[in-house]
Amino acid sequence: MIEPLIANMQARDVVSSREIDLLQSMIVRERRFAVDEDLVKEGTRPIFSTVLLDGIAARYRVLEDGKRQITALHIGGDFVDLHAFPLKEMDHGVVALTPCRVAFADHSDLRRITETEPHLTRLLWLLTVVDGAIHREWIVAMGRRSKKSHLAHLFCELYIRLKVVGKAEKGSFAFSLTQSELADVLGLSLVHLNKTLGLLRKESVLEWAQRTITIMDWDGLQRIAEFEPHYLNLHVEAR
Amino acid sequence: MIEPLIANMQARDVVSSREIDLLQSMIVRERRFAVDEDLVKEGTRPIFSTVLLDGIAARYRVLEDGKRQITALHIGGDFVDLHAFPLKEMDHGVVALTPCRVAFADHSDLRRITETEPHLTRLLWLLTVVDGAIHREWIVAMGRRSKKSHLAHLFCELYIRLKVVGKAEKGSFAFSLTQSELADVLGLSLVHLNKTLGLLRKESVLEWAQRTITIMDWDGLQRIAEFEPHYLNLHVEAR
DNA sequence: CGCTGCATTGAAGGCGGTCAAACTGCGTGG
DNA sequence: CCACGCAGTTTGACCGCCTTCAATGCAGCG
Repeated sequence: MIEPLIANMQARDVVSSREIDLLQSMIVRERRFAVDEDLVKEGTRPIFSTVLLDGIAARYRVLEDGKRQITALHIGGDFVDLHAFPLKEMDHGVVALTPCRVAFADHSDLRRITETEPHLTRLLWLLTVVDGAIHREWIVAMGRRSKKSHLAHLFCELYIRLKVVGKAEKGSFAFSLTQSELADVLGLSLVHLNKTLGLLRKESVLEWAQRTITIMDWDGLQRIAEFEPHYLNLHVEAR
Repeated sequence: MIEPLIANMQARDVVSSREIDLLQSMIVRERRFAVDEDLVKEGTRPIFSTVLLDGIAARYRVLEDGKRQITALHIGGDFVDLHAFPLKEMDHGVVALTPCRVAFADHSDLRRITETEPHLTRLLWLLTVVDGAIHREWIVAMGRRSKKSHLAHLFCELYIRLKVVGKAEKGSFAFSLTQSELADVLGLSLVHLNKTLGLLRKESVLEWAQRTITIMDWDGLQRIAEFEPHYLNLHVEAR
């Protein structure tokens, strides 16, 4: 059931079968969320953390004037709120952008892991710092890249992350967000997002139809994005 | 010596004197860095993590066209690269923006802590997820706030963080960055940063002279920033 | 068949970028 | 001591990207 999470970990370190069993036994109570439902609400104090198994979810904050900024996109195999285990309280919400299937890990079990499983603890810690690395990459993209490059960079990142957990085909992946949601990721207006998307389409690096992204020219996309997957830390080593 | 780090932890949980002693014994080899020196270089594989004791440092990345984006600002009491303990390799550089005094914690010692000190491990983990929370707040500011609000937000955050570690006076703090460096924080051009700063000065919420920020109207600044310190997680609880 | 949510396009205006020049404070060397 | 240079700050002008407002197109669905 939690294969994508295991894949995420195994892309970065060796995980023993004992550790896998431990995780399996701990991550339970599968549940589904509909589009626009909150997986986790801002301001709450979760007593469990949520693993996304399938679908796309977003961390977000809404400002006083109603503007929304998405701070992270999550796909199958991601813990959407593991950081709430040390943090205790959610400083943002997590919403389902597509139908989502999830499972839960009680914080009491996570705590036990920190007491008896140092290596697994470091792996969980690793997952949260990879989140941080992605945040930093987004900051760089927002601050210093052109909008076209930023958008291309996002698609590169998503494609690579989806491939790791086996949820991307050769050069394409399901992506049923609205352009308005994508605009909230980039911090753009809907109108301008649409025009920026038009630039990528015009250069034939990418198509987006039937809720599916098809990358037609990976090298071109990567060049536009100046994409360097290094920050995703996709190499196995002893952590 | 590492008082500011302890202060950072004690603002968020009870730390036993035994744990403090452990940290004291582990964080050693004090060193100084001059302005513009790299505390940590991008692409390296550090075998120790760096605690900033005094001064201001920045995590940054430089793009191909030479543009720089600062992704985090660090002050006394911050680990500037604790995330490199699970991550192993630096995906960005860390530079001294003022003269910096630091000390080091060997990764081998950190690893031993994960094996024998679950509570201290969770505290260290906490520090890295607070970094993540700050990253998210920056993403929100970059994407959806006005530049004036973003700048005000940054000063609010810095003031609160500096107060926690005892490095801010009543309503003022030492801040000897250049405007060009601040522009790299906000993702703005130098010229426009200067004009945005002018807006805050004109509203008399803030002065910046002799390398010192003086907040003249905290409520006004906070209102402009829509600043909510919640994300800094400054409340003691059992982690 | 018409409704509804989403995508697309156009037009107008302002924010923020780049280029350029002047100004300030400070340290240094003649 | 003063002139100079340098680094950083400030201001102005121009232009283009991005926002907002508005209208139209389009596809799925009750």
